[in-house]
Amino acid sequence: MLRELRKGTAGLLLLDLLAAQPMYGFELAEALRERTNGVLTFKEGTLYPALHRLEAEGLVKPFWQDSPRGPRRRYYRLTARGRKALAERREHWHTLVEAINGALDTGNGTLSPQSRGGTTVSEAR
Amino acid sequence: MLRELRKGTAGLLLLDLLAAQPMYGFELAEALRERTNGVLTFKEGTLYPALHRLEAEGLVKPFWQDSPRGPRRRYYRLTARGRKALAERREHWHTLVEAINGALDTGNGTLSPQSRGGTTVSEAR
DNA sequence: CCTGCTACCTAGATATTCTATATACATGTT
DNA sequence: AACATGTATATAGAATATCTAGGTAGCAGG
Repeated sequence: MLRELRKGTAGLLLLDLLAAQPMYGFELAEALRERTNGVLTFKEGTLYPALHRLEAEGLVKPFWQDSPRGPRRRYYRLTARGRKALAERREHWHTLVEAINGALDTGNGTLSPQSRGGTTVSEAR
Repeated sequence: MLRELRKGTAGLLLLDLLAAQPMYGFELAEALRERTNGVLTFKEGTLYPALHRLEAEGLVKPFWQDSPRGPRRRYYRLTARGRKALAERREHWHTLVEAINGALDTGNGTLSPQSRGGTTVSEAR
């Protein structure tokens, strides 16, 4: 289902980022921006609710820690279930993406987006 | 933004399916199921509103045609703008997917534990 | 103090998908 | 004739995720 694409994306990315080590919200947002060269960013309105959902599902466990300067930080640590969920969601993500990419590639012979020379791809269905 | 992932998926797939030739709703649903081996399916509540949105945006143009048997069918034909939009959305889709896949792969040296062989989703663009 | 930066949080708007239902034509069966 | 089945389009309402836009607060420097 297409809903799955929407449902998981933020959670999947967060779980993945937290797999290496516990991080706090702001740090996660910065990490995502760095890793995707600015293509993807967490808005606060996406980030914090998503973290709370993961917590409610028991996939992460938060703990407070003081900052050397500024307000204290809420770190999130992956739970065992979170690690399992990460593996499943990664798998699921790849399945969906492959299905869509497969459909797109089948759709017209060319892969390149700009080379639609007009040759209609008649294909037997 | 992550919203983009949700926003376009159905529309992108529909535009792509219609690139080859005009089709009607039921046909599109069947075509998607076939192409993705049942992984993705359009539900009516997704399909028809999505087609109406594409029509409202001027990306497809519908026309009625009688069926040899059963109720008449509403075929949709890609417009010039629709063809352009398809190229853009395809490009956009690949950008987002690559960004996410890049983030996931960077996340931890290993791919998923069950190691999905080499199924790399990304493709050279 | 006041500005700026860090850091967390939430309410409400927006958009998309799914669930469930309705309508209607055509065909085959009882 | 009546009925179920398969085809075909459509929409209302629920569920959900993201974004917009704001609020609160600590710390440091001018």
